Amino acid sequence: MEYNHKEVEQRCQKYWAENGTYKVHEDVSKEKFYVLDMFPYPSGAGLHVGHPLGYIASDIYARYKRLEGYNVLHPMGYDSFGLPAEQYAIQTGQHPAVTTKTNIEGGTDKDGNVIPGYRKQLDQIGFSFDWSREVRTSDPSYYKWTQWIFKQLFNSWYNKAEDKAQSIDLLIAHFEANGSDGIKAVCDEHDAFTAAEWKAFDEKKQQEILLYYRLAFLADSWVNWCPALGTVLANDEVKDGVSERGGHPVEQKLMRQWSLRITAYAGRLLQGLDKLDWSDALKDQQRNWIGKSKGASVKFKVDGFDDMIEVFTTRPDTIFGVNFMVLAPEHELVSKITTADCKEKVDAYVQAAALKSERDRQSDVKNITGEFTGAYAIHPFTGDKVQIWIGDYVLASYGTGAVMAVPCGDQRDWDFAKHFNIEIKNIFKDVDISEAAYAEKDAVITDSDFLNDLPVKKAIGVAIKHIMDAGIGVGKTNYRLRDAVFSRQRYWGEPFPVYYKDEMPYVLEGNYHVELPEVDKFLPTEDGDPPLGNADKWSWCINKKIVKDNDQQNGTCTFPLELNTMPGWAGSSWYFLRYMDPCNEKEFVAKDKADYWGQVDLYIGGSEHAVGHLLYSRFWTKFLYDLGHISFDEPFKKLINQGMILGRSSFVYRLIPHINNLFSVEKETIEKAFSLLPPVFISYSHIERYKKEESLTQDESENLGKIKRQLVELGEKMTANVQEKLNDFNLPISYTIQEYVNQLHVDISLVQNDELDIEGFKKWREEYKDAEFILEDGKYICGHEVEKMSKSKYNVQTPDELVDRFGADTLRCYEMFLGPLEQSKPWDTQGINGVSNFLRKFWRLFHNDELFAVSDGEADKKSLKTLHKTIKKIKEDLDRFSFNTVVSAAMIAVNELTDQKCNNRDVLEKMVIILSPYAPHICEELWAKLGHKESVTFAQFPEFIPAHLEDSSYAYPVSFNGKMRFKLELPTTLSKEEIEKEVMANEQTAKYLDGKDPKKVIVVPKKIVNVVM
RNA sequence: GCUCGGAUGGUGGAAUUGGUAGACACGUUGGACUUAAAAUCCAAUGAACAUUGCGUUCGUGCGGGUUCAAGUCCCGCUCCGAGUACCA
Repeated sequence: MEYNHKEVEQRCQKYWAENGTYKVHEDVSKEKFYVLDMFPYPSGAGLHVGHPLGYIASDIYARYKRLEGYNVLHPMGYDSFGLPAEQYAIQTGQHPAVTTKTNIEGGTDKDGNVIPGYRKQLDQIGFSFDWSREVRTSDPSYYKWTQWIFKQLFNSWYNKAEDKAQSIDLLIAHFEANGSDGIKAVCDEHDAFTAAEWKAFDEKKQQEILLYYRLAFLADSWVNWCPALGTVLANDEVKDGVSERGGHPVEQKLMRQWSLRITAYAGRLLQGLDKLDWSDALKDQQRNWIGKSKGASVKFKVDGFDDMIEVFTTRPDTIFGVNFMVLAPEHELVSKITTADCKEKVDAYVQAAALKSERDRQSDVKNITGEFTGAYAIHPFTGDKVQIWIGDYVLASYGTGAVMAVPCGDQRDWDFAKHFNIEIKNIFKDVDISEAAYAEKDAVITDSDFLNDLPVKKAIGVAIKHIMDAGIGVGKTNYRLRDAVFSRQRYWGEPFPVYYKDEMPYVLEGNYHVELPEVDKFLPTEDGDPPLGNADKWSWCINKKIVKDNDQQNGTCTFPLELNTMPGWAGSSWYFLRYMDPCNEKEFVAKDKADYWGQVDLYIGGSEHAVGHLLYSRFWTKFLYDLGHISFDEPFKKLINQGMILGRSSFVYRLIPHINNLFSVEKETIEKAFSLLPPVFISYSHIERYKKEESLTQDESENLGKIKRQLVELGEKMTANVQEKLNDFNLPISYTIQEYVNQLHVDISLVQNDELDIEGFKKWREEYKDAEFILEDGKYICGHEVEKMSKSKYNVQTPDELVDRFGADTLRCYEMFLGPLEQSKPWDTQGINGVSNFLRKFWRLFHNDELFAVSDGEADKKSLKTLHKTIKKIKEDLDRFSFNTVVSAAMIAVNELTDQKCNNRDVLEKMVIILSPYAPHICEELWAKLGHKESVTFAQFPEFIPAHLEDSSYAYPVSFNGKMRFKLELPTTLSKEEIEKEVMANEQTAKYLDGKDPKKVIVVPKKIVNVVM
């Protein structure tokens, strides 16, 4: 009986669904294992073959761990707040909640397009997700807990003394008892106050101060404003100065926004990386993003003012090399200290810098610009006056927005000094700085008072000591990491559980949360408020019941609500916790459940989340840990980034007709004439040949000549065909290959082995219905290129087609067989037959002609060897996440068992178990046929018995000077000396020795023999 | 520029601690079955030379080195990919 994948897969999937096979419960008697995928944003386009790659790997691993006896949590859900649904809503008026539901559950969109639905697409691949634990971030029962976490952040501050977050109440108690004295916190700067003063402050003032401490806080900050999207963006949502989504320009804008004080966790986020089993590349990305640098902060007094300019430097040892200071154009002191005669130029410069977008500023890096403010700073040790400049190579958002410029030791300062002809002071002994700055740390300092003759590394410490003694600064660690902007001016996101009283923010108390209100339109209001400003009816909810209407007209609530929503990463920062206890209405997760499931043991997803999602969820995890809600402070123990699957695009080459004596004809006439001509296509090979015309063989060049003649004929024919219509034109239209070729994407479903389905192509597009083709051997061969999969490139391969043709098991095995999981690779269906054959061959092992037939009794020795070799290999490979080599090993096993004509029950039954993670359907079916009532899911992974692999002899490769010459079968019981003797006695050895004496014979038992001559 | 990866047949890739390079699969070629095609099965398949068989030489991006032995380790380079970029 041939394997019928459709029937079997349907039956298995029904069985699993009906029996709740993959439903999992907390069970303290079993060890847990948590396998997680990064949950998808449910887009209308549905899945292509790249999406399930990681899910397949994680599913295989989850199934493998179940076979090993673990209680496996393997959930799935949707990151369902997001931009595309909102943008679709703006265009069509369709509520994002509706689109989102359709995209998940299937249906049709407003234009009547059929949406397959994520769930259906996932189900047909046979994943072992526990769907009873599904979460959707846009579901009120989920996001009320996202709001709850926000409230915790709002009500917390970071205590540096204890290096953890604590309740804001502790801080208030401290203020009441001691004022601001004795508090070590991560906070914004403010004036000190006593307990008495604190008590005397009115509520607004108190709230204002608390806001400086809260981990979720409102502040005026420079943000990435994207006018096209009408919203601010986080740093990781901006790439190359444009928005990551849509590629719109981004500018810097000072706005009052919610931020999360992630910088408080910078040190712990950095240290935490050491104990994680993540790739070095990924850890490095996070390290770079956090960007720790050690140095000192130093204050320079501004001459004639009381103000100090604070700078951060990693090279305090070069303090005597300071030639000038540079402030960022946005620096707050600029307008104050600029002298009257410099004012005009400085103002112009500041204004120009403000107008420049981030991208322009970046692309302008090579252009050195700046202005002298006319002001001077006093060098703290020499008392010298140094010029204060402004320049946009100094960034407002890093450090203090000001630098002490040391041209001899920093290339940027050097360039700046050269450009403005500022004299450069050299404080390095025997170092030439006439061509470039000397940034290496192996010099000796000179001309620097107390630092003289010290090597750089020592001088750094000494300099910091002097700076501290002088009271002008401290040793300091600086981070590149910024606080995370948490407001978005959008509709389709979590609303904040925040209202305003006296312009100060307050969070809703207790279990209250805010449901996303209905709006008429999803655009900003006329006053420029975010889309939520359009809502006139709001609901505060508790336990799904509406308890308050924020209806200002009727006076039930007099406080305005926050109109921003949270960013996309809010909901995804903690979803892995909700899976542990998805229906809990009292808590975001019950402590005992969080304790049982603990960290995610294996997390698989794309590397595009390296510094966004993965950093934010680490931050939230540490925060929740600080407050004692969970007992672990890192969310993801082991992480694998699956590579991208690229598409293989196909191309056709359309010839553009041209006219030789253009000047005699009007453009319009030409266009009209051309529009009447049917399109003409030439093959990829024609172009290839044309490109290398010079170096063609005689045959090829004859061929090319033939094609050229064909083209001329075709040109004449075309012209003749349309002559009637063109009538008066009488244009000398012709076709040649040169330069007049348009490369066009063609739908890959019309192409097989690079050959175009011409009839299908003509039907594909109305404009191609009369197309002409220049064929070769009766075929039209398309060109191809490897690109990202996308609808517009017509190179999207959906899993649905492949499941239909080959079955889910084949798709699963094939995606793994393609290559290492982490590697990017082009999709190519050509190899899928091999995998399909393998599964059918496996099926045939259990069948004799039409009938299921396995034999009982003792297994053949050879078969046992094959089996145990395979058990060992597959276990080892899975343990090191080498998913591709497992398929090879399984193929070898099936090939060998087929050769052995093995149909032994014991052997085959074990094969079913070890293959079931890869091919769950076929294995479930065979498992049932073998007479089992329970699902193969809970079988036991067979034990590897080494005895089956032991051989009485081994074929030694015998090499001479490292070159393998022949093999010699010898008993494994022989000692080194005996092996050497046997080898030397062999007649072939004599041949290769060729009369020479061996200098040495190396014998590695059960490995190799090497004769050195 | 910096950081991190990577480079192995016509193709995807394998070789886990230095020990038979090219497993497994695709593709290609030849053959069997068939009226024919598809499917299936069998054989060959790194390159060059030699072919009467045995075979010989070269071969893991390039140049050196360590070693009895290097795809694997060390030094220097080339190219490709990813991330990041005036971070003081």
